[in-house]
Amino acid sequence: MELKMEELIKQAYGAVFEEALIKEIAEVSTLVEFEEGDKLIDIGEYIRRMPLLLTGAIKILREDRDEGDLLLYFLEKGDTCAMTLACCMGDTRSEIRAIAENSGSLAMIPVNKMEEWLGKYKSWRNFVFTSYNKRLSEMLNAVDNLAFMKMDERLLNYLNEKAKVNNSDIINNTHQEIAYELNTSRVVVSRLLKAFENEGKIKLNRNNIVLLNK
Amino acid sequence: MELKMEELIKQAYGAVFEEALIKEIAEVSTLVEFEEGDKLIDIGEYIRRMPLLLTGAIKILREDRDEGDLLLYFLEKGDTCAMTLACCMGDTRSEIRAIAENSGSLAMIPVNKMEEWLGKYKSWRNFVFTSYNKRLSEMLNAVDNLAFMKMDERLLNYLNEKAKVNNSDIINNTHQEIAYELNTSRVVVSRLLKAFENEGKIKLNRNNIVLLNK
DNA sequence: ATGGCAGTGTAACTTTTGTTACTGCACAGC
DNA sequence: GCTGTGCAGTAACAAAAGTTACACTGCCAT
Repeated sequence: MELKMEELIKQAYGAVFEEALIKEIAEVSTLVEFEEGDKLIDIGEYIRRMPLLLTGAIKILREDRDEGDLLLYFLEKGDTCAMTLACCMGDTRSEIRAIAENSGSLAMIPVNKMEEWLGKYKSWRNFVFTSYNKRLSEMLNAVDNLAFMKMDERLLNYLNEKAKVNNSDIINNTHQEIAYELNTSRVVVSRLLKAFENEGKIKLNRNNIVLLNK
Repeated sequence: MELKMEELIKQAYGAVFEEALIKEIAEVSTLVEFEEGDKLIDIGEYIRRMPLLLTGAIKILREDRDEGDLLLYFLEKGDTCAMTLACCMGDTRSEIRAIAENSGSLAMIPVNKMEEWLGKYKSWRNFVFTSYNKRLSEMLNAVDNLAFMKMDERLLNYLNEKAKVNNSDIINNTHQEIAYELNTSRVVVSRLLKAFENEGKIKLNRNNIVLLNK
């Protein structure tokens, strides 16, 4: 088990962490495996352990005041969630919801260790800063989408992102689910998708959408 | 000059930094004074020194692809720009524009010092993390505004924010300027402002808007 | 096979936002 | 005083997005 853990960490983080740090992580962290749709973090929760994503993908959502969500971005192998990081360090509640996009695994690290390593390992410090920067960058991207793009372009971006993180040109979602993550209505999504199909960009089936001519 | 510098820093950061660190900052940093409207950072620029805001307020803007901007948030006394921080550390170009909202002053710190202090001062490390967290939080707020609010609510928020950072219920901006920062058109802003006036929320004058009954 | 249901297609309408165009007003500079 | 210019008010229209309503179609369970 410990050995398998070390292997998993090396596969996702071998390029960023030094050998000694990987060993330490393997020692103190616990492995969490998850399935598609699992709710990993919810809004308002306290977070006591920092997650390092080993395999799979996670979607990060922001909640509407009345109802509905909004997809902010995806996390993939080698990512951590800076929002979570913020919560750990600041001892505050989570501002976002994290849901497994597909199955995968996490290494969970106790908060005290992550602070200790900040002093001890330069590679860890770099990683933490890089994570923050990536997340700020993703947030800027989310803002750009919302502020400067119309729904058709947002939807197209969404489909492409989804295809990328799932490594497949077939998107297994209902129009309702897509509408939910873009914070719009099912009718609008159906309408735009149908237009895309007429333009030859996609093929619509029941419960799935196929991206064409990439 | 050096003494004045130390005083200024103490006024803005006395509660967060230890004495020795404040002394070091005063030694190595240069003072920059700015006036309303000064462009402090532009998109695409490299940033070689980290700014600590001592007095005044700065607005942070994101640029539209074709034209126009969008106000992301304001910085005030005791803030630093995590975006800038990201650029310093990552040695990348600025993703945002920073413009003085009113007159004020900055302490500019060489990048190598800010890295050195990360190891040396716990209070500095805390400050850097807190800054990142604050900025992520502001970005979430910007996303909420864009995703979940209609223009009337966004405009009202804008007016209140503006009043807060300028410490005055009188907003000295043209409708055109407001439209620019909300990434909409002048006509829309005029329309909504007129409606607010009819509701008794504001009083419209030439070149300024007065917030009523707070 | 039949009934129920989730998922999708689509029409018709409303609301919100953006656009164009024109008017009038205040003030600065002559 | 006149005039140009920047700012604000408003109408009329267009585009985008949201809403309501209903029809159709596979598919599952009985």
